[in-house]
Amino acid sequence: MDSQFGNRIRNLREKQNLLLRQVASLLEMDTAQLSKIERGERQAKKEAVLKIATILKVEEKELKTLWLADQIYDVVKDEENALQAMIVAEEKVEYLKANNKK
Amino acid sequence: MDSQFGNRIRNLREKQNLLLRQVASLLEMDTAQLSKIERGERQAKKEAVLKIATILKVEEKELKTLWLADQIYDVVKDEENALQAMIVAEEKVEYLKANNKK
DNA sequence: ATTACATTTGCCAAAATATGTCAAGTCAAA
DNA sequence: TTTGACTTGACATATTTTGGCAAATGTAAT
Repeated sequence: MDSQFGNRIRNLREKQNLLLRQVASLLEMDTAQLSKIERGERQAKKEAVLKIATILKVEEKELKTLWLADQIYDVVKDEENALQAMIVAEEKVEYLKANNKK
Repeated sequence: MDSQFGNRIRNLREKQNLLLRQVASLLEMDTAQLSKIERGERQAKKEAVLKIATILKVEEKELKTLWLADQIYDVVKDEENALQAMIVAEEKVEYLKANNKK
């Protein structure tokens, strides 16, 4: 628990003196849900990330990166070989990118 | 599609002249299922990785790493910020590891 | 071409996970 | 002790993943 994405948006929200229910309503989302997302108890859906970036007036790219990092962390946490696996995966991404293969 | 784990175990199996149904039966798994796993159409379950390593007489760690890398790749494929997010996630893993926090 | 066998494919039901929602709970400030 | 913000837990619903089967495809030998 405790996510980078969640921490970041909670921070942004608080700095802007917005209440959970205000942001939640703009997102058409339950207040409890957003609370859980901010605390990393649940993951935001991909589409929500974009909306949140708009509402909190922050670069979409920044939030997307944090959000993705959380997804990755979810997969590797508790794994011995986390770092090695991440490196292997990175190499694959780089390789495919360099060759424009998909 | 096309997974590092799948490619590796198909290779190992073929080198040892084992048939899909032979390995599948040792795994108590449908032949079709294993076929899909080898071709990366489906992901093996975590427990299966260990069994497969034993059956194919290969280091469990090697297979687990490839398998994990596939899971990670699944999460980041099609994402613009894949590499950046992976780096962020890596830093988190390293940080937690260094501090023995969980 | 027919048989025999290995593998692949498509489909569907069952199982597992994730999500949305609500009501009740905690907590802090007034 | 009331109010408002947030959290928690429980549950129903929705979505995704899995297992399994039967049919299709591929391949080699006869």
